[in-house]
Amino acid sequence: MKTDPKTPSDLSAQIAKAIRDAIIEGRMIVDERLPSEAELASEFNVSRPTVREALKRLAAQSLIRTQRGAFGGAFVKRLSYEEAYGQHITTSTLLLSMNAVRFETACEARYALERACAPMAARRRSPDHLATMRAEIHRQSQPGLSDESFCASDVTFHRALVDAAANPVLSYQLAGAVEAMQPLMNMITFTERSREEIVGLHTAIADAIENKDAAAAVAKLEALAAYTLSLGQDAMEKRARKSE
Amino acid sequence: MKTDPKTPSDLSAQIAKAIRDAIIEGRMIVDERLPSEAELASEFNVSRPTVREALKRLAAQSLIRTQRGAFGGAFVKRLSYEEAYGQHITTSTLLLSMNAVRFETACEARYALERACAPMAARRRSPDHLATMRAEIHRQSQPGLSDESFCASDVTFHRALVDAAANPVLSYQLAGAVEAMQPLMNMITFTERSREEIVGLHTAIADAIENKDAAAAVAKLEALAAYTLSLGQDAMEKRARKSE
DNA sequence: GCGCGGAAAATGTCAGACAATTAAATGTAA
DNA sequence: TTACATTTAATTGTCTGACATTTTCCGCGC
Repeated sequence: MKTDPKTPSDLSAQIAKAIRDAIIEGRMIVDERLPSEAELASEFNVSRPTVREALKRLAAQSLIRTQRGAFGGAFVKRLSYEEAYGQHITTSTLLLSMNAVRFETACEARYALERACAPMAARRRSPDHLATMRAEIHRQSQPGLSDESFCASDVTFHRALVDAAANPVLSYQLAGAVEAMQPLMNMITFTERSREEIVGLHTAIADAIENKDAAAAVAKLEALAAYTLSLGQDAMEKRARKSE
Repeated sequence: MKTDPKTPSDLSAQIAKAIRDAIIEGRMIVDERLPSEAELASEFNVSRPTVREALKRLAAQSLIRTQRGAFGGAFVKRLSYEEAYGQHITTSTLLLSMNAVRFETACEARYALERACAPMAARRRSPDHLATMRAEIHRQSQPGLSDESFCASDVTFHRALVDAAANPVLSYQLAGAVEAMQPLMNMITFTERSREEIVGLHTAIADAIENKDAAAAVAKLEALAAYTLSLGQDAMEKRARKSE
């Protein structure tokens, strides 16, 4: 009989879980110092290297930070938005690339979520976000831009759109959806014609957001979703034919 | 001068980053075996414990799995939806609890995203998802249910709603938003009156989804969002007064 | 009062050893 | 020949002990 998956045979995993639970359940607060490695070792009846492996696991999840020197040690870390973004994006990207997620599925999810932001973005957009969107549109119009740079600019544009909703939790949740699409988008070859189309839609979206016209923004996002989908399907088809 | 943040002074962090990048960039594919700990140690010119710390970091992110015994070792792991869910939920929950996110902000984000799912859920809902929603509604109507159980059932109901959209990427993205709200919701005391109201809205949502009436589903979700917001604000106010 | 240097405490790293586990190879008997 | 038991080798898991490095604190001399 296999033991409960909640109690892995790895000592370092067990210890990491115990500490992680303490942090999640609020038994340890931000900036609180954990016992030293030696103390933890004797507390859990294991050796110091084992404790260290557990601490490294927690550090990998940004749950703790460590500080060397006297009165150093491991401290519960305040999870910053920035780090949470990074972790979320990494996980999302890997999830998509390792599970053969269809372009359609990822595209549908991304634009559905983005459309949810549009009305709020229209209400609250700041000059800053508008400026970023306009700047990226301009970049996308430059001839000679590589497909990869075009995609990167596309991501920046859409993140500005999301950030314009002025809800950091929303931005965090959307970051994964938008960024993780990039590898899939990178498979597309953007012709001059398709760039023109996309830039046109981006401009329409920026205009709608500037005019606080939520309905128009949503409509244009829908059009962009449909167009992106068709581009992606073309690209996937070509890849399939080529690999035959 | 501090060194580039991309090259931390921690050897184990550096090594973890090198391997992580190889996986993310596709230089190592799923189920590929990493060199043994001893080989990695000599490759990176560090000791085995240091390599092990690096591997534990990767294991914490579900990037690798390890297997003991002959022909065992560390293997690139296919990131499953289940694990990605778990990581996303953990990160989201901590982000909210550690950054004093306002109830309004989290609530707004959650319901905005859920509304985005509603039309797709209405189109694609399966009998299974409908049954789950109905079952949770029934549970929520039971008298004597604790506030915590009520919240847990609420989460299950909403996850069924999201899953009904039949887009696993969307489900993954939403999992964080829905689950991370639970600790905040748990601060609310649900009176008999408010439970009645919520159950009524849940029923209306389930009905709308069953009838494939996207507009009605969105409208009812909006009403639920507004009501939840008012409940939350009341609860926050009470807490504030109490702590004075 | 102020700077300076050493002591102390903690993490970071290393080396070597042994235990535990597992798959493959080998041997053995029906 | 095949099926089964045994050995063996490779690899991770864990421990012990040591030293290096970093950082703070405290006392000392000026």
